[in-house]
Amino acid sequence: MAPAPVSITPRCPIRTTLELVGGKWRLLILHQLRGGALRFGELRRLLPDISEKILVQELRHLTDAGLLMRHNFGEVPPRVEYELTEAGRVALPLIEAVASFGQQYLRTMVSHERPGRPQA
Amino acid sequence: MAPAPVSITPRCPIRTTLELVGGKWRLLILHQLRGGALRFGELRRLLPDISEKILVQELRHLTDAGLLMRHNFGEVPPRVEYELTEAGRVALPLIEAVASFGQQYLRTMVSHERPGRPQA
DNA sequence: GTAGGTACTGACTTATAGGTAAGAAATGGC
DNA sequence: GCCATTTCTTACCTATAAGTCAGTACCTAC
Repeated sequence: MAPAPVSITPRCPIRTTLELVGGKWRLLILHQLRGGALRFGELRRLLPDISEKILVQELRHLTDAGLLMRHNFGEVPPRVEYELTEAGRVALPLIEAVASFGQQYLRTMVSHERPGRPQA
Repeated sequence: MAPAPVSITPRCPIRTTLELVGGKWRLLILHQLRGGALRFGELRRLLPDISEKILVQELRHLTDAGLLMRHNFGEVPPRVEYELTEAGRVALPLIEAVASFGQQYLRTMVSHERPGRPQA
């Protein structure tokens, strides 16, 4: 099978990022790999809500995009590890910014229960 | 009509951010407002690919979330401006990180055309 | 020989995001 | 009266994201 080349729309760097790591799971997967390689099953246990099929699919997307390296040990039972590439580690500050924004929002907004927007 | 309160799942700050500003358009809208308030029609012209309906819907979401302020001048024809709140300005460094990641990716990956992942 | 672990695939379905197209309301210009 | 302008709504539809469930292959342990 040919390596699916992850077509990106280069015009806008924000759109590029969204195409690469947008969606419900990709940032969470990359985040789990911040400390080093993990096996498939470890990722599944760390992200209990993701379905196996989607985890496979997203790992493949991230690998095709060059953000992850997939290491197949060729053993039986299967043993496969995923690890951030250099390009993948570039996403770590982004993930930090994402988490930081979420934290600040939770601190400032959820507590003081902002007013609703005016009706007209 | 009661102000729709934008339910967030507070457990994980990454998930919180995704619920707040995830999707195809929200970061782009916030980015356009970095320099100050804009009218609805100006946003529409700055983001020509977004449909009117989605623009309204996303502006409303961001307003309900407390990231935007909506200022209705009560004129006819209508004149409505949208502006970042304090909480919305907190998203600007996040957007910078998103754009920076996209730029670095485009520079390093798209040029040297990485190899595909191994077959097994 | 049956059961269990491991990474993965495929068929199928559901949920949600996003898009199209039409129109409402109120006013000014002609 | 008729048209244009502007923000927004509604009904309807399509596309894509995500999920469920069953099954494959190979080996080990019992």
